[in-house]
Amino acid sequence: MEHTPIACSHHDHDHCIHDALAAARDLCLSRGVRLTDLRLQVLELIWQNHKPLGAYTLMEMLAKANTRRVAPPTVYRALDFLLEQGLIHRINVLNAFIGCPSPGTKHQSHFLICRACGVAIELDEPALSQQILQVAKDTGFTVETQALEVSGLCGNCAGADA
Amino acid sequence: MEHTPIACSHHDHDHCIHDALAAARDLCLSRGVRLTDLRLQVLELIWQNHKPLGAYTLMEMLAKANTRRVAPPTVYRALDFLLEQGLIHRINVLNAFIGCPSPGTKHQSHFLICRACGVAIELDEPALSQQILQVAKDTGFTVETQALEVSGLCGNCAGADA
DNA sequence: AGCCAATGGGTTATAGAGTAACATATCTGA
DNA sequence: TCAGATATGTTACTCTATAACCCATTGGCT
Ligand SMILES: [Zn+2]
Ligand SMILES: [Zn+2]
Ligand SMILES: [Zn+2]
Ligand SMILES: [Zn+2]
Repeated sequence: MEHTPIACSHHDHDHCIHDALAAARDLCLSRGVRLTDLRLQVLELIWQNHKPLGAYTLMEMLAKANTRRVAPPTVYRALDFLLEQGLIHRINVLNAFIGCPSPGTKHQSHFLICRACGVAIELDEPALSQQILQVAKDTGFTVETQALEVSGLCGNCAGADA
Repeated sequence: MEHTPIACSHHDHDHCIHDALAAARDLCLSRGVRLTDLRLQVLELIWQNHKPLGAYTLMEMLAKANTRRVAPPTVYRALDFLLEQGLIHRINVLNAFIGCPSPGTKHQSHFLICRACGVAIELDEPALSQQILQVAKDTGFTVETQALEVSGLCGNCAGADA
């Protein structure tokens, strides 16, 4: 049974953004950490769509939105915070960042990344995390983080080829 | 049943190097591509140990070995060739490169990376590749490459803590 | 041999990604 | 309101990677 992920379907993306920001506010409140204007703004920019954004792209967007220059450390600090809180993930193969649709629940960073449209689909497959853990355990390895980055074509883009 | 990977055991590493270079020569010969002196030298440097090396580290090593300056494009072109031929893998999370112990057989890039000693252990678990393929297929995604980078502590380093 | 096209490598300059160090501002609790 | 902690601004720099152009080497081909 094949199911099309949200990121690849037509959907009310304002809803995605709203949910993500609300979840972020709740989480930060409950954890006693500060979701400042800047951090919120960066998170909102990242959620503009389901495609990972680079730090320097975000810098430009920030500069445009705030009509003044923004230096790298500013955006990197905000990104570090969002990463620590699990509100975003880093896509290593792209040097880019994407919003997490389910922060709050601890999970690994598993993504399908379309090279055509740029969409990154976060997987939610505990069985996969488990199997990776098991394989690591069999070699005596203690896992701290997992990063699975699968590249290829999403359903929409693969279809467009045919 | 737990089995310690070669990279984490005492072993005759000259044997690793020798095998890797021999396999590279065979592969390139059979494919009709040229394993030039430079490419061979870079591959040999990468195989100095089981830890991923950055391009700029390799540049320094090349400069020292050849007693003359080596510019980035030189080493990146060699790395690109070795990547295309499947003789090395790129570790995205480290911006670094490591030799592949089984080039020739097509497989995905699955690694356990020790943050303490720097060793990267390549996994050979077709079942894992298969499961990832299946998960992707279920969402209508066409896989081209997989990159699994698991970070943590290898058996030696985890033991050293306790 | 002499030539040609293709491939590989040298060189310079620049783009892209990330951090160190220090100054300033803003919050928070006593 | 004051002090300490946290957050942001600013400058300068490091590390990673690529573009563009030129020259050298290779390996057929006549
Ligand atoms: Zn997530
Ligand atoms: Zn796509
Ligand atoms: Zn391999
Ligand atoms: Zn280790």
